[in-house]
Amino acid sequence: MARNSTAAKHRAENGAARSKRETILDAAARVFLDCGYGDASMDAVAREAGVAKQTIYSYFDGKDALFEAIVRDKCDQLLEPIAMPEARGNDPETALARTARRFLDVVLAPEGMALFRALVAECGRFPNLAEAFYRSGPLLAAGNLADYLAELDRKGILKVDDPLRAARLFFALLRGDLYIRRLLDLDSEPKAAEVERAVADAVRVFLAAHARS
Amino acid sequence: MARNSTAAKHRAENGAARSKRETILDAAARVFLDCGYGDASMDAVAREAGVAKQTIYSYFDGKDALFEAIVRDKCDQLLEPIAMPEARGNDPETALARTARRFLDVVLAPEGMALFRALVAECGRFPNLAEAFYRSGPLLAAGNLADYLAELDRKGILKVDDPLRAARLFFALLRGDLYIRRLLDLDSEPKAAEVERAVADAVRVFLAAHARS
DNA sequence: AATAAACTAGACTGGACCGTCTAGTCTAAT
DNA sequence: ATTAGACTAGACGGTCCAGTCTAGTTTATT
Repeated sequence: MARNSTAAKHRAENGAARSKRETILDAAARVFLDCGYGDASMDAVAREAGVAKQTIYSYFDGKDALFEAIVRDKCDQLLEPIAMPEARGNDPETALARTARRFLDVVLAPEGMALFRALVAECGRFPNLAEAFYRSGPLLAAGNLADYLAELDRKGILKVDDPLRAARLFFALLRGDLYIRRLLDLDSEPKAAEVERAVADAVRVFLAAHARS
Repeated sequence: MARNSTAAKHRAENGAARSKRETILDAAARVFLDCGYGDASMDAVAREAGVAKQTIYSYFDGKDALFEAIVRDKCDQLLEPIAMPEARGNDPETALARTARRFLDVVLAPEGMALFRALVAECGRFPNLAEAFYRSGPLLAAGNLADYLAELDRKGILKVDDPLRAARLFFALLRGDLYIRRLLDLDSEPKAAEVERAVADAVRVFLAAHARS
């Protein structure tokens, strides 16, 4: 632990260190998200990173800490496009479709699926990680959409009584059956046309349910 | 393996054997679904079943086979109520709500969640299990509902262009945000009132989307 | 050039666990 | 009572792995 802090601190200001730390983080992400926490070995991470095992332990406290680090890292970088609110035109169909596309592109991609699978598998061991993921992903996305839906309701364009519930339902529609099949690894990443169909379906149903009058 | 068949066959006709095999199966289900495949140990299963480890190996070929057996077992027994088509009155709202309630009661229950979590975690190791689960669960349920929706469409009660897609969307609506939160173990089993609200939301949105005229 | 810290390669410890084996007990049928 | 097969308790070999340790090499700063 003394060694940890010396190594980490010394290299923290140095540019090369960032790159080494990130080399480890990237390799760890590949290994962990590929094999899952249990089947990933620290030796495999070291090999993948092209680094001695000891070096990993000088940057991270252990397997748990490394896993936490890569998950939080991936959360931030994957969920960033989802977290950002969509440009809000007054045409709900276009705005919803854009939000939907961005959402599906992220969550159905191999990395998004692998992250979620790892979290589901290890939610017992790392409950705080699951919570953090949920907050920075699905919850934030629903919150943003809810704001937009509330605006549409105020303007009388749609009828949305409970914006947050409605937003959640929209994302649920969006995941549809595809998400289950992807979770079980029964499908590979869907083609753009499939995504487009899912988006269109969700938008159509959602708008029908919240039409004015 | 010689011992396997002798033990299994001899006890197959004997009533006591069924009970012993099932004792092991039950214990294994508890251990595997609780810890996950990787963290479950054969010793723990033996302890839980109150049985010698050798006895397990006389009924099952190994850890993999035991896991497969308990998963297929649980699939059959858990998904049975989902697989059965709902009594089809001509009142779509009631029929949909009943189907929905039955579905959520099963999939949101601790056992249903644990089974699905285990399958998601191990879908790489046991792809055929994931496939079998999907077919005997979500796919069958959607197929049954699709038949009913097609009937409603023929009778002019609802407008359903693609019954199977519509059925899948209905179940997607139903899972909603609750399912994600349950997968990540952020919520415990929902109270009846919560389920009822989810059912009502899904039915309302679905009917709005498929209203005649 | 000297020195200190970072890094590497690989050996090693301790523990977990799968699957097998041994030795002995219990049960039931002949 | 004898005998065969089911079962138990526990030891054991082999493997894998997290985390530590050693010894030697590289890098960078002074």
